[in-house]
Amino acid sequence: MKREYRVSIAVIKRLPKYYRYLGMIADKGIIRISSQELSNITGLTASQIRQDLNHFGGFGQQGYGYNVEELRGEIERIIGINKDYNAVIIGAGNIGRALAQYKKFDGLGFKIRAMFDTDERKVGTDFDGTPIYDMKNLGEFINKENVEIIIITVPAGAAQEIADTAIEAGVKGIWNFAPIDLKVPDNVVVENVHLNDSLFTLTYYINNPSDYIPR
Amino acid sequence: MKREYRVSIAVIKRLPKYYRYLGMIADKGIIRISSQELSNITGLTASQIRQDLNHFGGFGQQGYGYNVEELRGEIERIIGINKDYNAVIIGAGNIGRALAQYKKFDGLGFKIRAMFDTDERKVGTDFDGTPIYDMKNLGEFINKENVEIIIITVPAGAAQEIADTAIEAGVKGIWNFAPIDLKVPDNVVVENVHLNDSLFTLTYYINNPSDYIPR
DNA sequence: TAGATTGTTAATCGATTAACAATC
DNA sequence: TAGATTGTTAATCGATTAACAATC
Repeated sequence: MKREYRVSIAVIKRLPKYYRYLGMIADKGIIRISSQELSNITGLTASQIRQDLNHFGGFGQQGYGYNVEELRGEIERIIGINKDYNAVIIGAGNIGRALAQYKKFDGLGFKIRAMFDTDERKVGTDFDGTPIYDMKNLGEFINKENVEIIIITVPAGAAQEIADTAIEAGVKGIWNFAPIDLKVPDNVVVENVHLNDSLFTLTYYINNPSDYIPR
Repeated sequence: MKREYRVSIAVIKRLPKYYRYLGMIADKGIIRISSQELSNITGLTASQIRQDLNHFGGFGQQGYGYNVEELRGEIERIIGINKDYNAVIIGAGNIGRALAQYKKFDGLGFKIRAMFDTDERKVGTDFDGTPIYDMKNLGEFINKENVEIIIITVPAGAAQEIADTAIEAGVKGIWNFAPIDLKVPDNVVVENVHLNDSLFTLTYYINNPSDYIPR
């Protein structure tokens, strides 16, 4: 997909939502849908939906609307979940283990190849079928196994060094659960899950409900 | 805090970031900081920082800047983490248990009073010190124990009904990990942690790095 | 007082919404 | 063909950035 401009983060963040609703709609056996009907379901405006989709191509048909399955397939391809990714989890703590056990990621094409930890009692063991290796072998493993995604679930203090090692070894994307803004080169992308920040947003709105707009 | 207008979500989402950096700066023993220095550290513009803060009050002083500890305290108060919250976790699965074990939330004032599940083998047991109760007693517990926050970690299909029960019982905020957009009345706020959506954002940018702008 | 830096207004930029011609 | 609905341009709205007077 060649484009002359940059698609904004706002648009990208709506793509998973479209994908989710289109899956539900397809499951109901609905074949076609208009931007207006999608608007009714998602709460977004019909105009915004058409604008968003047209960043990536003209998937609809005048007078008809969009074919549900086809549009869902297109979005799947745009998001990039029509293929598999090799991933490893860094940190075999609470969150790391929860993500390792969350089997749905596997079905979506995210293959958790290993976990890495510094704790000697964990290293060498298996957790729910996923091997736990020594952190010092991280770079080597990424390199050899073509790992594209690392999932960082270690404390903030350890995250940047791990990121540096992984990037050096060729990782393309970092799903970062550590409460820190990682410094990465241009060709590496970071998606943060800052749970503390999310919880703070919740408390702000609990105390200031008049500022809240449902999303 | 009385205001004539609504503070935008963009501003609110930056408050935890200010709070995080101010904590780091205070830990270094730094007493005062200018918006320009904060800009250098956070990557936000000095102008934006001053605009953001002035939504809530004039915390700085011309010719001086901001007192680090004082500003941090103000943001703590604005976010609403200067007090405790009673919370319960719904769903004693992987994510629910990981959150229950994550002791840092307790230090931040989020008191996990119980977990709720429908699985009879789990009900009546303790997990890492947190009791697991039967889902059908959720409303009663919320009511009696003044629970303000519920943390939903059940599958999408069960989430709306749980939300309805909890809201009926008086819950104010929902931290929602289920991949669904909950319908709630005006006086209840929802903060979503949609892990799938987050992961999809990552894969989009892995495949389209030229659209990526570090955040 | 002179210098520094805020608080705040004005200008710019970008995203959303509205409108409608194109077309199935 | 007539009706429906997209794709796309134009208008509006809101957020960010720039500028500078106020003031410590």
